[in-house]
Amino acid sequence: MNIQTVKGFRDFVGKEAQKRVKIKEIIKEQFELYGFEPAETPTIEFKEFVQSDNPNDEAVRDIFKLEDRGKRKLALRYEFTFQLKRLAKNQKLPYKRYQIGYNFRDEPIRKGRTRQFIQCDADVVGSSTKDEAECLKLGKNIFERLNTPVKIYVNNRRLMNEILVSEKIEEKNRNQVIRELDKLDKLSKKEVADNLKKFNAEKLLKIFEQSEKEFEKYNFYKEIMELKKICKTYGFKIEFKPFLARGLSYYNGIVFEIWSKELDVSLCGGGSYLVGDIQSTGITFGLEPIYLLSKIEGDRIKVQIISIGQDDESIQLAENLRKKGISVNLLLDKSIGKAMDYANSKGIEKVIFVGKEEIAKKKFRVKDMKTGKEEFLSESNVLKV
RNA sequence: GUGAAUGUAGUUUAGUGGCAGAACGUCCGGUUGUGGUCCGGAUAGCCCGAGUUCGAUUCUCGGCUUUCACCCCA
Repeated sequence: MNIQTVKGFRDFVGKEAQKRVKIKEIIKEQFELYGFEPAETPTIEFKEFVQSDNPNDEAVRDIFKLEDRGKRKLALRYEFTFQLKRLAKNQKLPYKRYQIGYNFRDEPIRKGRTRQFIQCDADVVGSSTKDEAECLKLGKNIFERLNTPVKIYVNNRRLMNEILVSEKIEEKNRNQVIRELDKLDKLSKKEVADNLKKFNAEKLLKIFEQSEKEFEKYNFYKEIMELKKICKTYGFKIEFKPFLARGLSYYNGIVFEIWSKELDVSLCGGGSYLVGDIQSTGITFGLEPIYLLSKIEGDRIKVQIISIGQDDESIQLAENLRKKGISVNLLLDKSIGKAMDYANSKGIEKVIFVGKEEIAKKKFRVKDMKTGKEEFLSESNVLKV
């Protein structure tokens, strides 16, 4: 029997899994601090609904397709946003929800890009510029807590469009032109210029490479200014990047990306779009690239209790510690040498011995595994560990 | 989806057309009131299928995995 994982899918155990949980916790905490409430949605939806955002898009090719016994045409969700159409019904606006979970794409894999991946989304249905600033701020907070230095880039799709119109780029070519401009990060100017020639749009290069001041003459630049102003009040800086597009997706206003300062990787993106006809904004974190980049470590088990023939008392003590919210691993039937070895390999901070000696003294021997120091503590002091 | 490279114990890897070796890990013991060191022992592997061959882990072809590039990227 083949027990290999399927292409693009993998297991995470031990420290890897702990690290991922830790990152999710940090993200969840910030989402909640900014007033987002959780939601859960089905992983499987009607295929029609999943692809509804881009009905004629090639992205359809990336959807995992399924069929149930009732021959329904189904698909695994490949993002969260389209489900907002359903969630936001009958919600008092602004409706702010977050969701952390798996999405699936049947697409080529590479480092940091698997076919099952965790996305962490926070969206505001019924949003204003203030919400765009808040999304960016909570993003900034998250990367600070992850010890990952980042840069925040913003642009506005309306501004981009305004420029294309004023430069008389034919409407049928605009999407393709935007796509080419978006590659300015990856390709050389020459390559982008060559690609733009097809659309008679090389002149755009000069415009998009002007200093920021030159953009002030455009009407929609004022949306960038407004966002910058609010961000300043929140105490952080953003950087205007006029050719940032974020694909051809449904964005209709501000778009942004958060990039690692150390490596050339996009860690987070988002922008404003419509849910039905309600202006909305959202931010999405890809767990996989963040996991690869962040050096943060997951939480370890805090305490290990070793029973030396005193199982009842050990169980009592373990439960009392757990009531205090301290994680406890209890070992009853291992030899002490083995138990110490176990604590050591799991990186457990403290070991508590429960034996005859301790019961007689009414004090527990507590050992710090890092320093090797031991001390006798009464139960009430042990609980403060 | 296209093209290239890749695949040997759980992990990192050595090697060969004729018995596949190591390190780390794991398990057992030295050590039933003390871990990280040390010593002894054990465990487990040639991605899958077909072909060539007396014999294939090795060569050929196909599939799959992983990596890189292209395409695309919520």
